[in-house]
Amino acid sequence: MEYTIKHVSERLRLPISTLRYYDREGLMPLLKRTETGTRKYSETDISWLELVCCLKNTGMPIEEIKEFMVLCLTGSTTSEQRKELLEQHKANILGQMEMLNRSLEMINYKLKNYNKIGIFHIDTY
Amino acid sequence: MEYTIKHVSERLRLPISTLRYYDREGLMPLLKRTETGTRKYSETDISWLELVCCLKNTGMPIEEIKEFMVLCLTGSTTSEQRKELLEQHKANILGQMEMLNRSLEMINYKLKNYNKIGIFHIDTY
DNA sequence: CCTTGACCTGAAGTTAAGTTTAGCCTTTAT
DNA sequence: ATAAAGGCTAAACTTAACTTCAGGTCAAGG
Repeated sequence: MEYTIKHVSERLRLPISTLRYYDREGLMPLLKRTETGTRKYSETDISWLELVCCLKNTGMPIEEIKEFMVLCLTGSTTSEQRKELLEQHKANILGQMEMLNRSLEMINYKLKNYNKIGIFHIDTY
Repeated sequence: MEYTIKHVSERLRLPISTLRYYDREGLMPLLKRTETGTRKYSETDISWLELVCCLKNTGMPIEEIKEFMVLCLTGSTTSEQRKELLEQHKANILGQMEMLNRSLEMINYKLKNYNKIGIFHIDTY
C-alpha cells in the first residue's frame, strides 16, 4: 500500500512542508514518485520517518540523521558504524535524562520554598 | 563579594557573549555596574543565572524566563502566577521525560535487532 | 608614557529547522 | 468543460539563541 503526502502528514502529525523539507534534505533518498512527480510513501518509508522523528525529538540534528541514512544506503559493511552511531545517541539520551532529573530537582526545591512562604521575591529570585 | 563577567563565565561555563546577551535581553535587570560600566555579579545574580540555565536547558524560551523575572520584579502579589509558571514548566519537563523514555525504548529495540543479525539494512531501515 | 588585557556597545552575521510564497501542473467532482 | 482540491518546485522568509565584528574606554604594569 502506498500513501499520499497528506495521508502521511496526518498519520505522523508532521506538516506537509516538513515532509517535503526532509525529502529535500536527503532524508528520503528511496522515496518513490508517480510519473507526474507525486510522492508515494510506502509503509517502510513511514517506519523510517517514525525513527526520524524519534531521533529528531531526542535532539539528533537532521545532518546526523542523514549520515545514518547514507550509511544504510551504503550497505551491510557499515552496520558496525550504524550501531555505534545509535549507541552514541543512546548515551546522549541518557545524559539528557540525567539533566532533566537534576533540573526537576531544582524546580521542586524552588516550588517547595514557594509553598512554604511567599519566598522567591527579588532577594532570592 | 562581587565578580567580573569573566569569573562568572568560567564558573558557570557560559561564554561571556552569552552573559552579555542575557543581560541585553532583560534577564538581569538588577545587575549592578561600576561607575565606568563594568558589570558586577553578586552571589544572588549567580544563583539566578543557575536557575536561568536550568530553565533554559529544559527548553524554556528566553522570552518566558524573562516573563518570570518580570513577575519577580513586580513583587509578592505575583507569587501565585510565578508558582503556576513553574508548575507548568515542571509538567513540561515530565512530558519530555516520557518522550525520552519512549524514544529510548525504540532505540533499544533497534539496537537489539542490530545485535541479533545484520538487520537494519535498507529494506527495514 | 604607552601598551596590554579586560571591559564596553551597537550592529551585523550565523545556524538549524522549518515555513511561506508564487507560480505552475494534475486529478476529481459537478 | 471547468473549478476545486491536492500535488510540485525554487527561492525567499522566519525565529531563537547566540556569536562576531568594529571601534572605543579604562586600569595596571614595565
